[in-house]
Amino acid sequence: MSIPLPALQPPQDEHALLFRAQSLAGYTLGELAERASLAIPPDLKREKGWVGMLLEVYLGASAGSKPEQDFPEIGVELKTIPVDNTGKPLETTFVCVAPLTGNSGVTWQSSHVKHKLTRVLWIPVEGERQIPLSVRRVGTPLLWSPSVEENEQLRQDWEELMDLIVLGKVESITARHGEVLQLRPKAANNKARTEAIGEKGQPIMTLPRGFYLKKSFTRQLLARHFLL
DNA sequence: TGATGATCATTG
DNA sequence: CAATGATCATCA
Repeated sequence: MSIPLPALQPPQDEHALLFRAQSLAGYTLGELAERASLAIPPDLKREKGWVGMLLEVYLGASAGSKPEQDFPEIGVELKTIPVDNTGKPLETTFVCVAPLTGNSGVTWQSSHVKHKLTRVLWIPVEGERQIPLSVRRVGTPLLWSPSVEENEQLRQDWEELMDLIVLGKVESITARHGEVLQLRPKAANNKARTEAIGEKGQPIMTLPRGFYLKKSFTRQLLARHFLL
């Protein structure tokens, strides 16, 4: 078994993508980084997206910042997820930035959250900080779509949060709102500002927010695949 | 010790 | 500034 090569082209279909992801399972981040000629940071304090970018290289995802899925041709979003030694998520999962204005007419069905989560390739990666980055191993990938129940949970939380945003109550929302989907800051620092709707319906400038999946939700969807 | 709120790098 | 990739680090 030799270390896979970075992909030169995006995969042509889901199966090709999954096959390629499966070929990465068991390798360490150090092995993959070396083969891709990428420098390994000492830790992730200053390069929090490094693991995700590394796997994008191997899977042929189009790089750069696009508000699109990672594999638009085949409608799949890639998410790496840090897990502990039992496979449980160590962090919440960022989904997308929350639109705080211009939401008239937006429904769950037409939302960015729904779109991004329609089809996701989850790749668990050892994430415990005691393990040096270079020897953390890539896990078995999971190609997932929300079950009926999961979709319903997501829709309910999304609608509750969007209602508050549209009604000018964004600044009263905390991460405790929502059962599986939560709204949290998503910014360079707490001085960042973006436009939103105020209490009286007037424009205000507030901290940018993003939608995140809670750990309990991702833990169960991983379990649904690996234990059942 | 876990979750919330804060933060980091990079690109256009 | 906003989008991508997320994890950090403080506090209850």
